Amino acid sequence: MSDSAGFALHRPELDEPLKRGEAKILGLMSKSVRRLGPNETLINANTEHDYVYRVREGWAGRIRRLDDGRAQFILIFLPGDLFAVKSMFVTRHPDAVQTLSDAVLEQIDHRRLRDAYAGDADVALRCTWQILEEERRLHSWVTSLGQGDAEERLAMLLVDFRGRLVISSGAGDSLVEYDLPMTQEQLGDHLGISNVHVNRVVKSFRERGIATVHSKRVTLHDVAALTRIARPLLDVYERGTPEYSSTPHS
Amino acid sequence: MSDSAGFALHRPELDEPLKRGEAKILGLMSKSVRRLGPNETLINANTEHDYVYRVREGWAGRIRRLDDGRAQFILIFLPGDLFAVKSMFVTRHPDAVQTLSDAVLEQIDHRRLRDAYAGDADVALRCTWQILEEERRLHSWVTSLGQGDAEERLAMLLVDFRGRLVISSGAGDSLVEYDLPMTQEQLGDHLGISNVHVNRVVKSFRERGIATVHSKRVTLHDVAALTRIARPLLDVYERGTPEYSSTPHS
DNA sequence: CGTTTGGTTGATGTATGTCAATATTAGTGG
DNA sequence: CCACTAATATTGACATACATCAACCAAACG
Repeated sequence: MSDSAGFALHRPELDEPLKRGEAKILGLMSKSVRRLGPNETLINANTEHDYVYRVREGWAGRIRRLDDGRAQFILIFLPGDLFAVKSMFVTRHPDAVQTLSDAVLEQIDHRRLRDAYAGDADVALRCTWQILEEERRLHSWVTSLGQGDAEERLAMLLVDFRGRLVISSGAGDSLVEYDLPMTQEQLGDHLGISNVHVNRVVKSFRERGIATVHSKRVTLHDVAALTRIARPLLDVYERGTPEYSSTPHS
Repeated sequence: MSDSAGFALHRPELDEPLKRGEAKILGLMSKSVRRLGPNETLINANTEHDYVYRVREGWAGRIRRLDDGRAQFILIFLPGDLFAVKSMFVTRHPDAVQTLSDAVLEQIDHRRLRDAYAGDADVALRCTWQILEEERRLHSWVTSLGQGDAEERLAMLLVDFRGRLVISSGAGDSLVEYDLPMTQEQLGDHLGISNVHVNRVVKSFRERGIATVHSKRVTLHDVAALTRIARPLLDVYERGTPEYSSTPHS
């Protein structure tokens, strides 16, 4: 489970190039930093966009808004995540990206990154890796939305956020409490359920002593129980932390 | 909408490199061809895998099977699609890939493709492009599963398949009939609904004269109506074919 | 402070699931 | 080519998870 830079389970020969790529991109981006408040739109849907970003602090999300008012948070970006990498290849993004909390973002013009990408295999690999990591999450999320009920989906989400924060914050497996800067309505728009039903599941978790979600903070009282609920939906990469899983000898 | 090679809406300066990359990959892969029957597993979940594939004929799908019997088809691959590109970067795939019909697949060892990828920017671009295209579909599919009802999801799927077949077969916008080599149960496992409910929606489309789905063949009787149902879920890239859309002057 | 936004809860409606029976199609061996 | 079997499709009756609506409450906010 130890994973120094958050690049889990890749082909081992890629370990060093990935780290180098990370460092190089960091160097390229660190000059231009943007500070944003919550609910600010970074990228408008269906418009030209020239930047690639990296989250230094705070949360953001990719959201698709339908004409009739429905909305879906497709992906949530946490500190350390690179996003809008596709700006290098496509002019328009069909979805918007907005902040969820106060956020500090590094940005880079797609042309500069693409030059680096073209001229430096490490940078190219790191970019491709980010896209693959997003794809992995999307696969899981499709499965979750297609097969999971509301309770499984929320459990999976809370476990997923925890896992990602453990890596990006270096907090370690003892992390049982974290900020979750999303309203229940936003959670619903990510989970594919109504805000009212999010509330009911949250209430149920609270009453069963599993987890508390309150005033944008999560406390996991029983990680084992939460993982047990989410387990059917978790892929091998996400099961991790064997001390919490229900079948220690798998 | 004319789009010679199926690479829609990328940055125009990438057009030529993409086509060159496509041709080069084709050259690399065409030597080793596999013929498979329906429902054969190409890639087992959670195992090492060394190949990257391209569909020459037939359909395949990426599927995640849960321990309790549920299953989700995450993506469907049609002729022309490159898949398992991530074999170049990760050793294990958490999902399986299986054929849906008789299929002819080209394959290449990930190391050979990665060598080409590392040494040739056109190949790298074409691979990255495939991943981005998958990601785009996944974004739409997440939105569909999260926000669409059963009818919208099926309509969107039928429209999506049609659009992809128009491109890969060069059939043109007149295409209103195509093979759909999936059982209603498999459709349900992709749409996130039960086989029984798939049947009800299919029946409803048939009775309303919108589309017929029968014995693995689809006939679209009223593309405009189908598109109208799917429209809220379609992103700008998918709306296309303005003569069929309900708001011609958007 | 009042106003707005988000959270909580109950009553009720509905889309979709489950179960089970039957019909149809496809597959297989004789 | 037929007869048998298994797989898939179809339909109805019933169950349920979740949505919707509406009221109220609590927290955040200017």
